[in-house]
Amino acid sequence: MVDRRGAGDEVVTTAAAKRSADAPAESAADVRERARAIPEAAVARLAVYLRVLSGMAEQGVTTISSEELAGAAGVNSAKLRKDLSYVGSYGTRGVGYDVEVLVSHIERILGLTRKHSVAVVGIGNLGHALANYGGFPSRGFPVAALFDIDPDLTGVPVGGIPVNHIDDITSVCAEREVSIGVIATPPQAAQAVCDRLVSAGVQCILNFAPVVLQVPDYVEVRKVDLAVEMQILSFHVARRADEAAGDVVNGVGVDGVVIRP
Amino acid sequence: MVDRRGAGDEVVTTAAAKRSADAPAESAADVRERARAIPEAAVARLAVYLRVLSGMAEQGVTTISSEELAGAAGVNSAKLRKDLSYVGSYGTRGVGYDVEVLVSHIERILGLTRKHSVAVVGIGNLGHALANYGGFPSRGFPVAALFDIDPDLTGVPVGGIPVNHIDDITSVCAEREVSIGVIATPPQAAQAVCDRLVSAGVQCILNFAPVVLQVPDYVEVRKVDLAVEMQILSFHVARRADEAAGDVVNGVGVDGVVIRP
DNA sequence: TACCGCTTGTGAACGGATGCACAAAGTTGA
DNA sequence: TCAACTTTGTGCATCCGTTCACAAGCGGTA
Ligand SMILES: NC(=O)c1ccc[n+]([C@@H]2O[C@H](COP(=O)([O-])OP(=O)(O)OC[C@H]3O[C@@H](n4cnc5c(N)ncnc54)[C@H](O)[C@@H]3O)[C@@H](O)[C@H]2O)c1
Ligand SMILES: NC(=O)c1ccc[n+]([C@@H]2O[C@H](COP(=O)([O-])OP(=O)(O)OC[C@H]3O[C@@H](n4cnc5c(N)ncnc54)[C@H](O)[C@@H]3O)[C@@H](O)[C@H]2O)c1
Repeated sequence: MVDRRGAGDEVVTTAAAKRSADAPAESAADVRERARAIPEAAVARLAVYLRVLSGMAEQGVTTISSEELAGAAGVNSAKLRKDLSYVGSYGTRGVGYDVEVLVSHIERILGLTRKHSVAVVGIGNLGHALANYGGFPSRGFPVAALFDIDPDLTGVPVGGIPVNHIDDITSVCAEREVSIGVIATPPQAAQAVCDRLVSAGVQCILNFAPVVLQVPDYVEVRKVDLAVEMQILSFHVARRADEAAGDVVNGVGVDGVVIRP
Repeated sequence: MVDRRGAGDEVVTTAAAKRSADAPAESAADVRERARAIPEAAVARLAVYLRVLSGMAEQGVTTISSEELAGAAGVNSAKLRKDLSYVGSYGTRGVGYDVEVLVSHIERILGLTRKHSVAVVGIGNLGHALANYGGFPSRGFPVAALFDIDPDLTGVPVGGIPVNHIDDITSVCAEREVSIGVIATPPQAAQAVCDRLVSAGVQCILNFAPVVLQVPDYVEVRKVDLAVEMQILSFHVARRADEAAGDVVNGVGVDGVVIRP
């Protein structure tokens, strides 16, 4: 059952909340150690929990159980509890989790207490959409710089930010303290752009171009490859079609192609 | 070493190529069985190998070793060989893989022998970019329908396809045999749109809206959540900062916040 | 205060993916 | 024809992540 006491109820009474308010029971070293051990898959889920929890908080929910949160996030409740245990033990047995407390601790672990300025490179179809997207700034990722190689674009404001020329990438990134670079250029230009971002000091890259980027060890790359996503869906369609065809006359494979004539 | 004999060399002499040309050594049931067993992670990598191989083929490369392909795809060569073994044994020991043969077999396993028509719902910033993107049709995913709720948009062609009203989703999807639905609406509308896609018979969904969709078991959903990607990058920044701070005076945690005063 | 019912947090078992290392198999050259 | 060399395909050990199941802990209640 969701607790809807309302957002006005500010009296904190749970033991867990008290603990976190009074004296943190763990050292900075402990936090470090734990952060290092969190599996990547769990980090991705924590980000989802955070979004769900933020929505809950807005609706005035103050307390939530692992079962409820798991349902809302679409995962197993045991997995959720294990994920939260990487963050620390901030639940109250017999009750659940204080939404606000959980939000602030997940934010801390994900490093969202500091702002991460984003630069988008390649202001074409996709770059425009990204520059105009309100979902980044609102989550602590202000878009601070835009770059393109097209001289017709430089100076033109997109989403309120004027486009800079790619040649100015080093100085502009340094000046605006860009920590995340987004590559939305054609695939042929992606590796070169990536190299320039890296030499400009950017250590985190989100890549939309369908190429495998080569980067030094200390740079973190995440790729969003829509064609790959489509192909994974396609695989499932095919598998399903195969299963359905499993009962028909043998010797005929996928798509009706005769495999054994 | 990359074999660059040129695309004109059509004389096939390797045993593996012979085998696949002469008599397929396995039944339809075998293919089914194998397809069912391929881990999802391997499927995603196969899609990447396919892209790299297609590029190789265009450059006239006819043969490639696991080591080379692994390098180009950014994975361990043993992993690559295991992945390819899910598809079947089409390599030639001492030589490598015939690029064309491999491409066609991966395409078969991924179900790319049939076309998968795509419908995009929500023709806003992102929807426009997707509709205009040439990378989908060229990979066997023709964008066959666009939907929006905004009456001003209906009838307007975007990327060559006129936008339909969301209310026509069932008839249009059936008519154009849409098998993949892409959701690019605001988050509030996403679940409703998803439900409509499902009742229109679409069983594969790619979701860009930052919400967890609830669907029946037989529907496959993949989500692309850019804010989550950003937060994962943020986590790595924080972890790195923590490690760097690990040598300074203890008692001070992330962001200079005093944890033990 | 003492008990009851509920929910967390986690040890342990399990399952799946990864990487190593090598036999098997094919090619090349003598 | 044979031996040396190259590269595949895979058994096996390992690691990581998921899931189960339950003791421990907390709030509520009498
Ligand atoms: N449009 C989509 O929906 C979509 C979907 C998936 C993937 N992608 C990928 O995203 C990338 C961008 O797609 P798009 O449709 O926006 O392409 P686009 O052609 O519309 O835009 C590319 C932009 O990059 C700029 N550019 C080219 N070379 C550059 C360089 N060296 N430095 C800086 N800027 C440079 C161009 O001037 C152009 O403005 C592509 O790699 C594409 O494969 C796009
Ligand atoms: N723009 C981006 O770069 C970006 C990045 C990441 C995620 N997203 C997500 O993608 C989604 C779309 O983003 P956007 O920037 O294109 O938004 P947008 O507001 O520009 O476009 C949304 C479109 O959906 C249409 N729409 C609204 N309700 C609908 C309904 N019930 N049925 C059909 N169409 C409906 C609207 O008319 C509008 O055209 C959002 O959920 C957003 O969070 C966008």
